Amino acid sequence: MAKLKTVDPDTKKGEETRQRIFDVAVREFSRKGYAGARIDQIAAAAKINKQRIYAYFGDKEGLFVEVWQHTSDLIDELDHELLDLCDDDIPNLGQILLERYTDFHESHPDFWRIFILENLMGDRHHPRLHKSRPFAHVGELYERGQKRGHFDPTVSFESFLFVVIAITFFYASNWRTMSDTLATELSRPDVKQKMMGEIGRLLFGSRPDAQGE
Amino acid sequence: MAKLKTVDPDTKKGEETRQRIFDVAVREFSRKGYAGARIDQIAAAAKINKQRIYAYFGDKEGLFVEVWQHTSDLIDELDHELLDLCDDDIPNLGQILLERYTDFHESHPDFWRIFILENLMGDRHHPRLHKSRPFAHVGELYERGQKRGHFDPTVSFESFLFVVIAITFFYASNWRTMSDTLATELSRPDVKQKMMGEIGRLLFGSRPDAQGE
Amino acid sequence: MAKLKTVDPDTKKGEETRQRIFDVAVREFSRKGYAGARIDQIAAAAKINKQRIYAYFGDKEGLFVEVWQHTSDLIDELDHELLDLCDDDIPNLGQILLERYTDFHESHPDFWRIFILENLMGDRHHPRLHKSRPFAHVGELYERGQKRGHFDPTVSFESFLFVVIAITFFYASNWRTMSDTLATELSRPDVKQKMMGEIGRLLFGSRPDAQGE
Amino acid sequence: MAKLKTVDPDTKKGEETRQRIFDVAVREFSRKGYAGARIDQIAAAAKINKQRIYAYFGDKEGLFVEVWQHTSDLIDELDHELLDLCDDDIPNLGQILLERYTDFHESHPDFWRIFILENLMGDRHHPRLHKSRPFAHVGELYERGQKRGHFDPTVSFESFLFVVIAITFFYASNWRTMSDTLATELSRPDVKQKMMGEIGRLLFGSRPDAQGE
DNA sequence: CATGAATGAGGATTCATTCAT
DNA sequence: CATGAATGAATCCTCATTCAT
Repeated sequence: MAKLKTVDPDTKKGEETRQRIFDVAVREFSRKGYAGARIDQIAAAAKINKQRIYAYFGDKEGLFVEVWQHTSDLIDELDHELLDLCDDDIPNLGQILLERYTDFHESHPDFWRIFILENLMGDRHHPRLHKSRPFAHVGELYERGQKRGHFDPTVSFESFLFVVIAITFFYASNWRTMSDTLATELSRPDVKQKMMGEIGRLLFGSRPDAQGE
Repeated sequence: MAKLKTVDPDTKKGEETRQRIFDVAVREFSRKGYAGARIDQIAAAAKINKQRIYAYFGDKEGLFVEVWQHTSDLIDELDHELLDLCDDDIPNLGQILLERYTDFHESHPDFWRIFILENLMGDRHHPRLHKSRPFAHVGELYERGQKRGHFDPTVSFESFLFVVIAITFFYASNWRTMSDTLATELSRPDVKQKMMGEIGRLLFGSRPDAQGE
Repeated sequence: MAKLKTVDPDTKKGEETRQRIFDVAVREFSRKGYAGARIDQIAAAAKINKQRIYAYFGDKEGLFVEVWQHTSDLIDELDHELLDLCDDDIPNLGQILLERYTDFHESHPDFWRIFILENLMGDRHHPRLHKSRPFAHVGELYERGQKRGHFDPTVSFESFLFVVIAITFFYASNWRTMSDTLATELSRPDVKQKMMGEIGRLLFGSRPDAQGE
Repeated sequence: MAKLKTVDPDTKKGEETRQRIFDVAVREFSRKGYAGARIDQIAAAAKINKQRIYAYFGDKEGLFVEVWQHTSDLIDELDHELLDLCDDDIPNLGQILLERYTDFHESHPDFWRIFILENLMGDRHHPRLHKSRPFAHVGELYERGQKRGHFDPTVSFESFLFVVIAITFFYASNWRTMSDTLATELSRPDVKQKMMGEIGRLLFGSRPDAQGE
């Protein structure tokens, strides 16, 4: 852990340097893992002197923690974007979330890497990601959907959301080995498109005709 | 890559040593990742001289490759165990697979770790896991189930299986961070039991009353 | 081969360190050979941290290559010093070269060691020593001497020079074992003096009364 | 140094094994030097178990000493072959010796390598090569030749012999780098032939018309 | 005689981190 | 703020040598 005073840069130039380090660090950690990441590499790729990293982030762990916390913001960000969903979206909530999460992973290809690192390194104790209760809005939509018969009333929102997250996350993270396992080229966009369509039908396809309506 | 001549032990004693190294290596790699794993650590934990590792596996990479290939056998093993399923199981095929895969991950807590390492280290080129087409038997059951109306005929077996694998894998691998995300203690067996039940209903709950029969 | 980025020191202090490493390395390699040389030893003798060697030279091989290339400069240097010879020196060209080469080996006691290492390690592929044609000046003097009858016209300059180099090199390198072989203490300066005088007479003694002059 | 009792094999099979180790060791030491030679390599190349080496030769040093002493025998051998020279050969003694030594190096391409190793490793203390006074016979021929006017009476036999040995040894050992130095392809047999002819004339060409005086 | 297993002391190389300017 | 030099503690890997059978 960083014991040194980490300096928050005052000048604009310093801010730029710090940002450049950070961006490179995200890539480096996500590609190589914590142990495999190299301070030298980060410094070189950011085209700054190694010492800057220590000035801004304390040590390797400190740098990683910032990178890790960054993923927190991404989740919050996604959660935020879901606020635009309204009652009209309830019937297709599953499909919509599936799409949103799929897009999210495509926009943030490093996300799952950083995220899973934390699970791999089970003994570390990094700050918890969420302070406030997340998914409140979508949760409400789901529960309203349950009452209206769109969703099985015996299936909790947590399970519902878990499935969506699991599938999109797993696709993003394991398409390489799963391509072998399933003998299907999951990296191809059309294959992905098709499979996600099928999965949507499998998961949510049977009931959107719901309620007494 | 291990270019060195690796020695296959001739005597029973050597075989034992090799196995001890291997077992420890699975744990070490799965816990720390490739870069984080330590040969010294493995040697110490296996209570053997470091050099033995190099004699039997060539180098760190060679040891990892063996560990990695070992996961291949696990998958095949599981596939094999699915051969006992018969037509009577078709209606509940989804639920059954969900259980089997869940059990599999519980019996092999290191599996997902090794498996995902390969996806994290995208630039490496390890031998493909599967030679022959796997899941042939279950695939046939599924397709028969489709004809009988148990499963959506527009959902391919690959998508069906993908969902099962994704969910069980993701639960096994990310319960820690997902517990935060969902504000639910996924490590608790009862929570898991409940959630898996719900997920089963969500995925396969609507149709097992199927067919014209 | 050193594929690593080797850093060329920018500051004077770095330059000094690099030079100190180099000097020690010449000694270490020349005394122990490539395989016998120890990086630790070099670092200790140069009173620097081992890591500096890797920073400046990449790896052991890179360090050796620099040492090896250094011998190239020495040869060029000697060649350069021969430029002061003029037509007046032609009659005694053999004797003069013998002396110059003898002195050269005495001033550079490590030279033959490094030089022969390359011949011992026949499978390595180090940069060739000479870019331009060497010994042009002395060669011309010799050929002029041939025309004037000082040297046998059927003996090429290459053979002439080879003999000079061979004898001085061999004396410098093998006096130890040759002392046993010849039962003569070749390490003693007076013995060397005497023998070199005799060899000079043997090689070039018969004809300096040459030409029509 | 070998502290262990080295076993002299009694059986024929043991003798064969020992010989095979030895032959391989000569090659290995001569190619890689003492430090670079590998016991494992020798064992593998000799297709025997490493332990045999220790049984027969004590340790690496002991093995090398035997190899080194073997060169002694080679020198004696050559000396022995020179006993067939007689008074008729005196006029061409230089040329003859040059040829004999050249042939010797061609028949024993490892000789110079082992030989020079001893000079490179100056701090070691291996047994002296020669017990008895060598070259007695040739020495007498030379001195008789001096009296008959074939050789310069002021040039000692030692110097005479030194030149012959130096040139042939140097050619055998440094043709690779000397090819660069002289910009001549010394590895080609025809080049060697020509150059040795020229060197013979340079060294001994002027006086073999002697005697009768 | 012969072999495979095992070991401890290196030996090259790397890496996070600090120092000095 | 910024940089190049420097360091000590690993970390992977090798090698001569011994043990046990």
